[in-house]
Amino acid sequence: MTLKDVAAIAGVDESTVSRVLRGGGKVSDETRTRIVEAAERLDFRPNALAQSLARGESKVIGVLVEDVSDIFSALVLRGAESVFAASDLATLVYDAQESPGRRAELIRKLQARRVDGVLVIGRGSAAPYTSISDRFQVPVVYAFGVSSSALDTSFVPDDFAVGRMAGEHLLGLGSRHVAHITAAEDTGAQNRAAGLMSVLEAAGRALAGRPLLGDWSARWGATAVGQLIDQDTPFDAIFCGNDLIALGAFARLREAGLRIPADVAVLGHDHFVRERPSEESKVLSTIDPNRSELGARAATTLVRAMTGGALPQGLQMVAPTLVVGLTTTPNSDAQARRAYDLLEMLL
Amino acid sequence: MTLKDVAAIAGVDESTVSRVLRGGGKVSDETRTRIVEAAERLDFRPNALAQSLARGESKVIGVLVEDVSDIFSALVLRGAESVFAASDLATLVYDAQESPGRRAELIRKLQARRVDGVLVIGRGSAAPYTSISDRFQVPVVYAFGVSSSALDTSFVPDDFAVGRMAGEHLLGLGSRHVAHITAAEDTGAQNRAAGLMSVLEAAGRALAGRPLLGDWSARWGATAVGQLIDQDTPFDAIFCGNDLIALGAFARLREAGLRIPADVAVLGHDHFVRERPSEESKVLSTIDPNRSELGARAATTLVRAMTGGALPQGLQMVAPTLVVGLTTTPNSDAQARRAYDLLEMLL
DNA sequence: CTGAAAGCGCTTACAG
DNA sequence: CTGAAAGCGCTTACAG
Repeated sequence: MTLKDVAAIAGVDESTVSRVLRGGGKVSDETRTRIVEAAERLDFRPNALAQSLARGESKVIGVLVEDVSDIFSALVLRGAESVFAASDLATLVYDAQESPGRRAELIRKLQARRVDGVLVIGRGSAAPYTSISDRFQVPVVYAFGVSSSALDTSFVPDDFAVGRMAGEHLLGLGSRHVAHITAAEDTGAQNRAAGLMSVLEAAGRALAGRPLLGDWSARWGATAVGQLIDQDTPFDAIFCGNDLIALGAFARLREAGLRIPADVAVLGHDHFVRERPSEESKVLSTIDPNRSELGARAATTLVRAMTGGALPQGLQMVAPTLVVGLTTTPNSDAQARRAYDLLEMLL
Repeated sequence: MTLKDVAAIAGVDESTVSRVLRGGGKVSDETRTRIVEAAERLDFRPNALAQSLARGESKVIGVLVEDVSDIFSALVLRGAESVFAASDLATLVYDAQESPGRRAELIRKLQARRVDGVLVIGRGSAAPYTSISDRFQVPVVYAFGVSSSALDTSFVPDDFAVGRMAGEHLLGLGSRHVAHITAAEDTGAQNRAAGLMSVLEAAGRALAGRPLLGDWSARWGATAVGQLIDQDTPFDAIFCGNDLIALGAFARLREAGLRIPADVAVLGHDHFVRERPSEESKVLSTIDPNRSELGARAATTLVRAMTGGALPQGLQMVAPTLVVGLTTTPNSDAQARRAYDLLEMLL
């Protein structure tokens, strides 16, 4: 099934068919309809490979991801793919499996495939991603990971804004002693802490104790709450670095007989636990870093650059969204009791 | 950077360069080295698009997925991609976003791209996936979802084997009254239940009560355990349809003062909660349906079919793996106490 | 408005 | 062993 077949049926030259199907050129309405009908009759689908070769553009984006099965990376990918598909671009996905060797190999494959643009999906705020932009003559955009080169375009969650948002929300609730439980050695975590601090300071308040630095587990959330209690640190709100920590903190607070949020408000981060829409009310309050949107924005920027637009240099921040649940909503005892049943918290 | 450039430098014809680079043909060692050197000097990468056109094969696999950001689908994708990459095949990913309209559109795109094979990643054991095999002249394989046509090749977790494995493991522990908590209206869940029953029957035992059918939440796990207790159903082991249910069941059992596994052994399914390797021992026992392996096997079969192999018809079952944790390991009190701390279970 | 021709960058019989 | 030629299925100036 080729242009030639359609041309034969319509009784015209291949070039005319091409013109019509690509939507351009001066062609009489009569021959146009004849051609369109023939194409439809044959269910003709132009060979994208041949088109790419002839036009010098593949209409393919290469996506280099460190681990597609990482849930956050998959969210970024989904956001990006949907933008690419809408721009009639195909998405070639290569998983580097976090191996430098594979990464190098995949770069060569992307080059051979003549991709029109490259999207790198990193590993969040782990170490910077060694820039690969100079290996390509097409635009490269980094998402959910920071390129090692400041000249590159890297889309990342606005962690500082997350921290600010947390602080504002908790202070808005009337909290006076906000504690912070998070993990160490992570740029994102540090930025969130800084954002939180900036809001507290501006309001003339200090953090309850020092930031408690552990790992990303629920267990650490619980342990940290235990520390706050043991040390008699006064606190009436906790901003947790992720939702797991928040769940652990929540459990430990309940164990200690504290009411949430009456005694202590709890706010997480990640929007990892997607509660069912059927639930009457969301339980855990959290901040969503909008990872799918991040992927979509990175993709949009890449597409724009491919059509002549300039790439904005440096970090591109994606704003977070507050997802309010019962853990930061003053509520009736009955409502709280129902919602906070130990089992509920597990979702 | 084309064949012509390499040929000019090496002082030979393009066709000779092509022969050498593709690794075949009788070429003198001397010219061969000359060509290889020239290619390396130019860092020549043959245009895959041109190769595809000339050879009539794209070396591209089209992957149609219902939702890439679904964690299970992402695992399947990862397994498949790694096989494709190893076979020097590129992976084109299209997300149908669970919309029939988009699905139809994407099929046309895959056709236009002249993919050499299609892998459909479904939504587990939800409704069958309407077969799209007759829309392609290249092999189509379904993974993590069953095609509506029995003539197609569909790779699915062997849920019956999961049930059997659960039964054998629990009976092996000496359990005499195995309960089953799972969700309704799901073929996979039904098969797991059937597998469990078959083992119990063969051992001359009956299920403790009827299968408890709810949803996939931890809350349901807890509620169901409450029902077992309230109804005075004797039970000393529970096989849960997924890990969330198992967590909820676990919490409720602890609340009731029951020892795990001394009084009640708990076994989950999914291997959803990946505990850190650094933990001395895994807490929750579970059964892993091996979704990445499923993706890899589906991919391997597809690749084989593309090179002339026959496609096996019907359901292809992927065997599960037992992941033993403390919830089914008879252990010392000290060990159990440490491991079963309420917080641990959240991990 | 339409056709003939050249070209995109490879591959692969076919000669020699 | 190596080169010249035709072809893969399109696109796009260039004529007319």
